[in-house]
Amino acid sequence: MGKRQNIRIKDIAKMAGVSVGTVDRVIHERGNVSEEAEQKVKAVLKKTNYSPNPIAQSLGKKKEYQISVLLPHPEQDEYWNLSKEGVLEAKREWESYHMHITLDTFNLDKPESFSKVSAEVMESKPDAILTAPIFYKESLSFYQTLKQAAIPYILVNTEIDSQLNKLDPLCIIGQDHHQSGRVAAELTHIAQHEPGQLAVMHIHENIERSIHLKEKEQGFRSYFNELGNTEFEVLTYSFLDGSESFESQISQCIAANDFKGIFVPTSSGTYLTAKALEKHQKQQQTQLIGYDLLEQNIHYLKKGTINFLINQDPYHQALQGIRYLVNHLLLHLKVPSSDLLPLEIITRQNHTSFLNGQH
Amino acid sequence: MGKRQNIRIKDIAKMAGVSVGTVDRVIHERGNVSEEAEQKVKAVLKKTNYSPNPIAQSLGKKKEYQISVLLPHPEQDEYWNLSKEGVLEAKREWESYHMHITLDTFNLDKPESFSKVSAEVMESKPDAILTAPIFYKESLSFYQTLKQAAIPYILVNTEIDSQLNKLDPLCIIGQDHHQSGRVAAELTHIAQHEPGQLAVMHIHENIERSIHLKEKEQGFRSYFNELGNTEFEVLTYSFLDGSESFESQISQCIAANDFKGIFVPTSSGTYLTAKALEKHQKQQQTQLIGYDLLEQNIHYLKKGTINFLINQDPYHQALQGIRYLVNHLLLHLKVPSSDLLPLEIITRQNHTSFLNGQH
DNA sequence: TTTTTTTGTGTGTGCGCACACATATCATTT
DNA sequence: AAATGATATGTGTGCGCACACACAAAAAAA
Repeated sequence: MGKRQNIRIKDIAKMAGVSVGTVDRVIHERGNVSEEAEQKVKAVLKKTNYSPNPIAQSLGKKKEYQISVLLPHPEQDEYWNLSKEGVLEAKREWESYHMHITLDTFNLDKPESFSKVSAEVMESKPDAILTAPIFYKESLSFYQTLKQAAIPYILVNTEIDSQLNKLDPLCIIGQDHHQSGRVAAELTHIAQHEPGQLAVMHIHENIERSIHLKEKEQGFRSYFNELGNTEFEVLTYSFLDGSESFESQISQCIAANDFKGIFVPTSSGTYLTAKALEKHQKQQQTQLIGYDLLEQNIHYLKKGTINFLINQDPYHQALQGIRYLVNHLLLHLKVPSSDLLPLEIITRQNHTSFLNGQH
Repeated sequence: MGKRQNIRIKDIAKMAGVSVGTVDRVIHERGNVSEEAEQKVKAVLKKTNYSPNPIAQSLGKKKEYQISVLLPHPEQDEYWNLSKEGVLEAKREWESYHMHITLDTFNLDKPESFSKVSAEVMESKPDAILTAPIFYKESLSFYQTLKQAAIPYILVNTEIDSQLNKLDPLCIIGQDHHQSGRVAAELTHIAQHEPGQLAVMHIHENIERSIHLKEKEQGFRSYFNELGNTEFEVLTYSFLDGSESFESQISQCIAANDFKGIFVPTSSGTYLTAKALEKHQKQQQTQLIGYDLLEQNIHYLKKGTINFLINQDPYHQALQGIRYLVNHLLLHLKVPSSDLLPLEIITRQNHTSFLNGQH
């Protein structure tokens, strides 16, 4: 091994027969470099596989970076509160590295709220952005703006999507929703030994997100289809927040049917369904699978009303997203174009191990 | 918010009415500071809640750190090969930060091999050590030495243990084995609907590790005991590598019984059992739960012979352990005295999501 | 008291890079 | 031919800290 002395700009300069200033100009594309010198430096750079010492880089740098995070109001849905915690952690992590991380939030139910806040965010001339595509149309137009302004952005809570890819985000962080539905189906199947009806319940305030929910449903169905299965009938229900509250709609549906299992693709829908099951005392006969370690979900998981949760780990999504942005801005490291997080299965027996600290 | 100008040593010096040299001496306890000056500086330090800029700290430092990793031969057991990968990743991560990370390996079956290699490691005067307690007696004596030499060390693959704690390791990384057994029991229980026999199979080369295996077994049993369950009979088998090979011992046992489910607390024992189940064509009637994402385990998981794996994530354990050591040595950050990793449940449908990159 | 030793304190340099600034070279214009 | 501008290149300083060194003050020994 020995002393693997890292190559410095000084060394590059010597090898290329120019000064450090010229090397610096080539590296940062500041211009005013002769064609000849540029070629020489670039050749040496490539040959030595040079990468700047990020430590010194950060030390010497004057620039202050502004990273704006744009997510739904944390108090509207606990899911987004977990994201917020991830943002705060990232903020602490990068505080002393010239990184200013600010969180702006919008109303999950109002597209115009998103438009308003996103415009405000642009005002502050951010160097990078972390956000989640909630309102499809408004989001696309926002990303278009970002692309034109050449502001790198990362999306969390996202499925890979050709429309989005055209607006080249720096990275897309999320889970494979289709596969996620398959995991739910698998878990349902494992516990079921008698034929019967299974329900997929879409419970969501926001019609725009229904694409993701449909993906999960399709994954769920595809699993049973592949089994060539006729024992289980999969029924789909959609509940929207309208004249009648979620609670009463779910309650009626559960009262009227005897499902063997229910799959709820939304995190907040999960505990609402658990509540309804208990109300009709069907928590024993009906298996419930939902999403995420929300406080209320954990409550029902402990009691056994919820059998499995799939963890989408919003905390980690936000934290990781910001880390990628810093890698990009500060260290010029390569960031993957997508990062699919593991599909973590949470049960009564293992949920605490996911809560001790954030791994 | 505004420009949160960080406090520098220079500022501390000015506030305390001394020079930066004196502040430095107080911070690093280099001595030769008058009682009076020391008190003044310490007061300011406390008042300002000063923490050094880790970037500049690392830049200015001359010292080269040596971190020695001491683990079983990676080719002896794929589990330890995964650990090795984590070490290599950590090595890459810290290469340019004055951190020299070296891996030394010993024979999993030979205590004297551990003693020999651990002595060699000490020769190289490491600044910190990462290792795993395999041979109880030899390990304790090694840790005793480390404690006396005041060399910080971190243990992976470890259960919290009062004996170990007396030899105060910097951190213990592992899983809650008891709870891990409970998760296995829970998963078994979910899929079982008819009474029958369940087997816990201890398959291990190394008698010393049996304490951990016992913990898992006890967790497994405690779950069923709490159910007040009489439907399931839990039987324990222990196989040691002796005159007869593992394969034939397992094979005989499986041929002679009709288990509803088998729980194998060792990672390499898992695929051996899967192999035996297939040999006797009992993979349908017998549920199998084991440990870790070994290549062979994944193979049988895909086929459905293995139903669940619990991931102990040796890769992450090693990587995280080294990160902690660096935090300790370089940044003087606080390291938790123990870190229990989540009990990840792996199934046929979600295993790929754990393999795309290392999260 | 003077000399030596011990103890306390301040200054200066370098880590590898970014960036402002000074300087050199060459092509245009007057 | 001199003056001006445009382009190219080199030099120097600072980021915040660690650490070596020079030096001053106090204490101990002569």
